[in-house]
Amino acid sequence: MKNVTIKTIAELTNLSLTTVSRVLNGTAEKYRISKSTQEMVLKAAGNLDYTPNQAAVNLRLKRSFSIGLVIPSLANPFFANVASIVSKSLREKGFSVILVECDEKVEVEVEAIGLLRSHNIEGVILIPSTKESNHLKILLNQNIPVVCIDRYYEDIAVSYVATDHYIGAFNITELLIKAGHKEIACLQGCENVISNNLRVKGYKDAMHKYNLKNTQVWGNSFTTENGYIETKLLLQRSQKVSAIFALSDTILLGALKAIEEEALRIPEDLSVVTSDNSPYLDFLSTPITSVSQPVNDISNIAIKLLMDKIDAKQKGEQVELEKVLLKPSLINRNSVITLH
Amino acid sequence: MKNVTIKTIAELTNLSLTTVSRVLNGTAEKYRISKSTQEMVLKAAGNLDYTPNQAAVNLRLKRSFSIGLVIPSLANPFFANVASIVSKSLREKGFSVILVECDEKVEVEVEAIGLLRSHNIEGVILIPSTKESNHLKILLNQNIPVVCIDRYYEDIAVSYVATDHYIGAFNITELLIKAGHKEIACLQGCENVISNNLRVKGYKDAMHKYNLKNTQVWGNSFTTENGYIETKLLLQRSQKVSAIFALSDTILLGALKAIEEEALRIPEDLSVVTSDNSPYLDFLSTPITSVSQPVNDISNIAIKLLMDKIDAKQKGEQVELEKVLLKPSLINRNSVITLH
DNA sequence: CTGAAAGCGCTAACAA
DNA sequence: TTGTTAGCGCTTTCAG
Repeated sequence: MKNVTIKTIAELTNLSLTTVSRVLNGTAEKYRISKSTQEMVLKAAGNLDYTPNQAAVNLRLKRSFSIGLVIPSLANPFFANVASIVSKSLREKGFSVILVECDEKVEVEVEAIGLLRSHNIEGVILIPSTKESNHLKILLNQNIPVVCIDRYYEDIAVSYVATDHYIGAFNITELLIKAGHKEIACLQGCENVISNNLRVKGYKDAMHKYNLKNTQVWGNSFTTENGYIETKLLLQRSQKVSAIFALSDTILLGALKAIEEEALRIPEDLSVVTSDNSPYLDFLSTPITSVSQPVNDISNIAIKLLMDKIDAKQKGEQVELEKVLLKPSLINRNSVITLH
Repeated sequence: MKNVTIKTIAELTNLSLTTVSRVLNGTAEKYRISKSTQEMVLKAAGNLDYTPNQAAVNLRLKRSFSIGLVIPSLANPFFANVASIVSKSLREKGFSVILVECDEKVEVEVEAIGLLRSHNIEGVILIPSTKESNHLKILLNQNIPVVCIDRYYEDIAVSYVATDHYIGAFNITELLIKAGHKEIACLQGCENVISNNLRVKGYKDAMHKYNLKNTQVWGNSFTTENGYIETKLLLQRSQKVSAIFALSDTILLGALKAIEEEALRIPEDLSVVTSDNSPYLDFLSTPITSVSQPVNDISNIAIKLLMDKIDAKQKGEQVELEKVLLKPSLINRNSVITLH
C-alpha cells in the first residue's frame, strides 16, 4: 500500500497539486475554489485516509507545531501531574508534544535540547534536572521560547513559573517551632536542584529566626531509600530529634518505614511534616501535615506564558522575561504534637 | 541569527553539500573522506551549533525515528510508570517520543492516531482508552507496528503485553473467600476497558466457584470520587458486606475515606484488598493487600516487541502477532481478617 | 476559479 | 576522495 500524498489525490481528481493543497489545508474559500472541486478532493482524501506529511509541512513552513516537554522523571507523581496538565493543554491548542525524560542527568538534558532543536520545536517546557544552564543559551540565541516549571535559573534570561519553595519550607518549619520543637531534622533531596536548596534555606532561616542553632540537614536524593536510610541513622544517634521535615513525599515514605521499624508513634514520639501533598497523605496511619503546591496553576500559567511567547514571535514582537512565584499552602493533618 | 544548514557549512568550508552531509552523518569513513576535511566540517558545525533538520531527514529518508506513546492519563501512577520506562528506553535506542494523553476519550485517541500518522511515526505504544479498534486498522493497513500495553483487543491483529488481569482478580477474591468472606463487593472502574472487565470476571468466577451467589459490582470510573461514593452507599445499605475489592488504588483511596468516616476498622470490621500495589500501600493506617503487576517487565517486553517489529519492517520481513500475558503476584499485607 | 514552478534541508545515485 | 543533481511532500508566489 503506497503512501498517499496530495499528488495521489491530484492525479485521481485530475486537479493540480496547488488546488488539492488549498482544499486540504482550509484555504479553499480564500481562493474561491468551487464547491464541487472541494467535494471531489475531500472525498478522495477521505477514501484514501490521507494525512498531510508533517515533515514536508514543517520543512516548507518552518513551523513544526511541536513543543518539547523536558522533565526529570514521570515516576515522580508531581512531575507526572505537571506533564499531564501540560500535554493535554498543548494538544487542545494544536501542538504535538515531544517528551524527554532526563532522569536528573545533565548529559541527557543537554542531548535533549539538541534533539528538540533538530525537531524544530517551537517552544520548550522544562523542569530542569541541573543547575547548569549553558545548553539553554543556544535556545535563547535562536529565540526559541522556553518556560521553566518548578525549578529555574537566576543566572540566565529564562522565564519560569514555580512555587515559592522558600516560603513553604519556612512556614512549615515555623509551624513546628511554634509547637515547641527545637530539634528538627530536615531530610533533603538532590543538592543540585534549586527547589531543594530553597527549601533547605527556608528551613534554616526559620530555625535561625527563633535562635535554634542546631540545624541539621541530611540526605542527598529524592528517593524512598534515601529517606529510609537517613531516618534510620537519625533515630539511632544519641542526639534525639523531636521532628522531621521531609522535602518530598518519596523521602517521607522511606522515613515512615524507618519510624515504624523503630516502633515510634507519630506524633506522640516524633512529629513529621512533608512537602508534596500527595493525595494519599490523608490516608496514612497518621495523616501527615504538608506543604501543598498549586500544580494546576503552575502548569496553566506556564502554558500561557509559552503560548504568548510563541504568538509574539510569530508577530515579530519581543516578549519580556517573566518570573512567576506562586504561594504554597499548608495542609494541616495533625502529625505535629505541641510540646510544652 | 540565521538557520544553520549543511549549506552554511559547505559555503564556509568550500566543500560540497554531499561531503558535508557525509561527515555529519557518520558516513565519512565509508566514502573515505580525508581526516582534514572531516575536521574542518566538524569544527565549523560545532562553532555554529549545527543540528540536522529532522524534518528534512524524515522527508528524504522516510524515517522519522519517532514513536507515538498514546496513554489515557499520566495522572494515573501506573500509566505514568509505564510511560517513564518506555520513554527512557526509547530515548536510549535513539527514538523520539511523541506523547498523547487521551483522557480515556475515544475521539481524542482517534485524533491522536491521525496526528501520529502525520508525523510518520515508526511505531506506536498504546494503552487504549476504548474498546473501539477501527482507528487502528489504518495503522495495520499501513503496516505501522503497534504494541498495546495493559489493555488490548481480541478482535484485531494487534500485539499486546499485559498482566493477566483475570487471574489476579480471581486469586485475590479467592483469598478473601478462603478467609471465610461471603459478602464481597467489587468496586470497578471504567466499563469500556478490558482490564476492568477481566478483573470483574475474575471476581465473579471466583465467587461462583465457591457457590457464592451474591456478586455485587459497583461504580463506573477509576477515580477516588467513585470509590468514595460507592463505598458510602455500600456501607449504608441494610445488606452488609464483610470485604471490599477495589479495582484500582485511586478507587481504594476513596473507599478508605468513606470507611474512615463510618468509623469502621480494617480489617476488624471490614476487609479490604486492591489492585495496583502503589508504593504507599505499605504505609497506610492499615497496609492493604494488593494484586501487583510487573510494570517493568510489561514495559520492557512491549518495547522489545516494538523494536523487533520495526527492525523486521526495515528488512522487509513479516512479524507474527504476539500476545503476552504476565502473571500478577499477590502482596499480602494483612488487611484481610479470617472469619470463622 | 485553477495551475506551473520554485524551494524548504537533506541524502543517494551517478559521475568524476 | 569529492561533487552534481534529482527529489522526498508540501506551500506559495506568480501567472493565467
